Amino acid sequence: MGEATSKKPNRVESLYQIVKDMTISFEFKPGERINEVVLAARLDTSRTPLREALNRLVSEGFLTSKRGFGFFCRDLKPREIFELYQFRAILEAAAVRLTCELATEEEVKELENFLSNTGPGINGRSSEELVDLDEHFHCQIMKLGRNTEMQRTLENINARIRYFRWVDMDSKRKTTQDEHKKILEAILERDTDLAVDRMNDHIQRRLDQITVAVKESYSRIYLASSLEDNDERT
Amino acid sequence: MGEATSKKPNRVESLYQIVKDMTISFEFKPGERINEVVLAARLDTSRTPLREALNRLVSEGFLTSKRGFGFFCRDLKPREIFELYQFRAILEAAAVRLTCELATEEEVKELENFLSNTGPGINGRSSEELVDLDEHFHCQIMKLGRNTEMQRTLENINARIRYFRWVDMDSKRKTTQDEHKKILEAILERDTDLAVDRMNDHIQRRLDQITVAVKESYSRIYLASSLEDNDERT
DNA sequence: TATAGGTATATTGTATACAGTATAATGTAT
DNA sequence: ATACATTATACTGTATACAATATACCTATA
Repeated sequence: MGEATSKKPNRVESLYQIVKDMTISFEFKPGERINEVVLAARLDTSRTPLREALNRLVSEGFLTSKRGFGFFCRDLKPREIFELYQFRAILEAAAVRLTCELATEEEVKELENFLSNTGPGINGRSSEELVDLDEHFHCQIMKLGRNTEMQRTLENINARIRYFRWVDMDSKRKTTQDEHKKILEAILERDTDLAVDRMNDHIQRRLDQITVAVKESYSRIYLASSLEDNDERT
Repeated sequence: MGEATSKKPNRVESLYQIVKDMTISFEFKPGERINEVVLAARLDTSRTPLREALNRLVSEGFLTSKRGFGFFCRDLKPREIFELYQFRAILEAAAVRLTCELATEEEVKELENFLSNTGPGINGRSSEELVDLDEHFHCQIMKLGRNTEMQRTLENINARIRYFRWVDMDSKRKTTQDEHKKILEAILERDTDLAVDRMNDHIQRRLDQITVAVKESYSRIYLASSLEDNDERT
């Protein structure tokens, strides 16, 4: 009965989570080489469990590895971001179809409540929060579809493109909210085809803006990291 | 200019591949605990790179890990197999849609040739070979869809359910061939909706038989491994 | 000054060592 | 003989050690 819960959390697991968060928030620049010794010291551990975590992140597409050179932050090219968005669209369309067929009345009502509660007062929220809310809505639909494997994949994809979703969020917050409501309406009426169509449109609209968004995002990332560099040199 | 190509292959990578193949062919029984010392010795390496490979396989759903107990061969429950099949169906439907829209005439022709060449003389082939051919046809369609991320996911899923596809292959070889031809016809005519429908039907037919197939498969696995056990005791 | 070569340093890849924990074996009491 | 407690063994989780290789630095030369 010493600390918190007697079940102590897996070291590799927690390192995995920490480094994953670091890549999501672009604490590593795209393509940047990861120094294991430095990172291990910073995370107060040794290279062995750290490397195990890094290997997991390679499998999940957050990092790459090259024999003799170690691990690198993944450098997503516009083409790859397009593919991830496309994949996401397909998953979400499938999810909404499954939800129409499988979700209980209560589950859908709950989702409706979530939309109402988070809908009105969006004015004071940051882009991060808005992306969180947006992502939560979509993930919830996937959950109602009752396929944990697809859920896992969608979460992986979302994590990998999260940064790029910030970009056009500011300008789109009202539209997003309306579109979410329309999708939910269709689900409530169990109109599968309509719900799928609306979901497709909803995501397609973003897909069209990706090329622009990606460029903006990259300039942000490089701006942010060059500022950091200046700090370090001071 | 010593061996093959001077670029020596990654150790972790090759261990990953070997152990992955072992799990696919059920050299570990479902749920079986993996002894790192024994396996490392058998693969002529140390535990460090082996554990890195095992961690990758955890991320990809081939193994599980439990703090203090190590790694285990994944034990797929019928529900999970159903989910993987369902996911596969969605991916393949999306793939055939993309193929209709994006594949060149030559690419489709090539696929037609493959079907013709592998079609007629199937009588002398083993289940393994038939599954390989079946999988190749489907993966090829995915490739023509030009989304490497979806390709990667489909390959992962296929690997995880490959064993279960053997089961009903013997009885279905003729049907499969015919259905493949019908799908290809629709692609050639660029009739997206028809192609998608046919693909869905094609996979759905399997999905319906899964419950039976899974039971058969598991008895096979346990039969095979109990025979091995007897051998060892002799 | 720019380039090339060679040496020193840093970093990765793998093996081994060691501590903590789970599992198996042994012995004891009922 | 069975159940329980105790000890011994095996195995995992993590740190460290060491060899091989890549990178950085420095010097010599054109």
